Amino acid sequence: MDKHNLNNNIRGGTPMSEYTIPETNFEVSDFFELEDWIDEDPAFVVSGYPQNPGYAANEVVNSSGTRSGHHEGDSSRDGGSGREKKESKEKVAFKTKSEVEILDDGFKWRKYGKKMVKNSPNPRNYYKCSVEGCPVKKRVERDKEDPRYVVTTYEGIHNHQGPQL
DNA sequence: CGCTTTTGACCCGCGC
DNA sequence: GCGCGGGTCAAAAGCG
Repeated sequence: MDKHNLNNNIRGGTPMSEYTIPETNFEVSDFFELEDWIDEDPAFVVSGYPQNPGYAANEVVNSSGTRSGHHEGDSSRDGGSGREKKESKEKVAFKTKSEVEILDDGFKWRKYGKKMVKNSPNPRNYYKCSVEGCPVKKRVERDKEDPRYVVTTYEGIHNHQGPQL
């Protein structure tokens, strides 16, 4: 982990005392390019980050038109040896323009895997909510064509509504 | 001390 | 039937 490598990591890894966003410049008009999946939670609407000093308020709205075109990954896997039930709650893919892939959204995330995509020299990072009972998963992948772009995919709904309370 | 992180291995689903 | 890809977990180590 290189918290002090690029710049002061906001996440802090553990004891996050304060948020220090060095050069995490975002551009709201740059990210909106994703795929939302609302299964049975119409009340779920991401309206900007909780409290990010450096993050611009994003706005993800569920497209009721459904994505009809290309379906790559499937969300029908519980993973491993049937630990939890397989429930595709919702999937939100974020395309943010930043250099730091560790975009802190106010929640605590524990990295649980790194995989290399054959189609891209960029590894895929898998994050999971540290909160017990939070089936929320976060997938972070760099853009193959635009390394300065990061694709963050959120999956699941937090058990504890309070982000970093 | 706690928690996180890291690599490897393992497993499953699907495709052909 | 087998293979591949993708995804996840496990253990260990390091750091705050």
